[in-house]
Amino acid sequence: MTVPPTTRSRLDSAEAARLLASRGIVPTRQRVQVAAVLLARDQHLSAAALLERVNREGEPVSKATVYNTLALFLRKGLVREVVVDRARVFYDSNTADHHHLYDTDRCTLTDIDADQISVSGLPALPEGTVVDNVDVIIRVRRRRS
Amino acid sequence: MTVPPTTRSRLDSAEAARLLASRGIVPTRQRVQVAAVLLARDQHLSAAALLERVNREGEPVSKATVYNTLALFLRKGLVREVVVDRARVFYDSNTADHHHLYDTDRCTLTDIDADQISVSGLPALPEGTVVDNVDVIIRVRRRRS
DNA sequence: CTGTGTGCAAAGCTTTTGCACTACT
DNA sequence: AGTAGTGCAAAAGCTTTGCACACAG
Repeated sequence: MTVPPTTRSRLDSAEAARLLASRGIVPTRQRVQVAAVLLARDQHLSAAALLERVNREGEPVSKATVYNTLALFLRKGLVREVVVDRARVFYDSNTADHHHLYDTDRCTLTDIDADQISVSGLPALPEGTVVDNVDVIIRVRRRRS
Repeated sequence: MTVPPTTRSRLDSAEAARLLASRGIVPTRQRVQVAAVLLARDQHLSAAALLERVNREGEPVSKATVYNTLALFLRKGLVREVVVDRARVFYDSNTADHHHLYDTDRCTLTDIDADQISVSGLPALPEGTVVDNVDVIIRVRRRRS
């Protein structure tokens, strides 16, 4: 089951709870609130931005719980972590296979479909290992004036 | 001017100082010590590991200075920053165009020559932007038993 | 003496941990 | 009562900032 395409900025609680339960996550109030904001549509949010929106729109949830909940969602495959640079980590609610384009001046992240880009010539992998995932980040900047 | 291929674990101070000066960096004692360790050969070091080696092998250098020096070297193009995940940032003394293979179980990073891999099908870029760089990170893990 | 640049202690972040609490059996 | 799981305040850890100092003009 995946989130249906939508432009809503929040899922309703029942829907969010069902989604969590379907992944074996106990749907507590805090987790439902986080899911309702983050999983409403494909988007890229930092932990800080997510915390701010969750607390603006509902009952208080602590910073620690948001972090722990993000780690849980990550482990359960509900979100992906996109690390753009040392100072900028985004949580991506689009879990389909895709890559990223990062505008270094505007600090915005855009998805690129996996089948738009092809990566060929993977090298021999170390003995006994398999590919877990391949991340491509294309960084762009304003043209030098 | 580039660092000659070598297996040394440190550059001598004069050589490190010359390299810094050639990039317009004032070769202070602290910067020479950092360069002597980091730029001796192609390698991937975390800030913490670098600090530890610099202090083990010479006069004390503070943590803040190591961070500030890394940011300076980065700006001047002497090193690249490789962000593998939220908790793991490496400074890469190989500044040639290349990509990375990360072993998630052993936490080790390996270089992949840029011409071994080809990325095709870059999407249309936003108006007025140019590609700054393209990072490919291949994450591998031990085969599931 | 003034201005530019450097190094680092301390401050400010983000993230993790340890424990009190809850909800089941 | 015992066990497993949850939420968060406080602790830990990483990175940046602000300022004292050094040096050149």
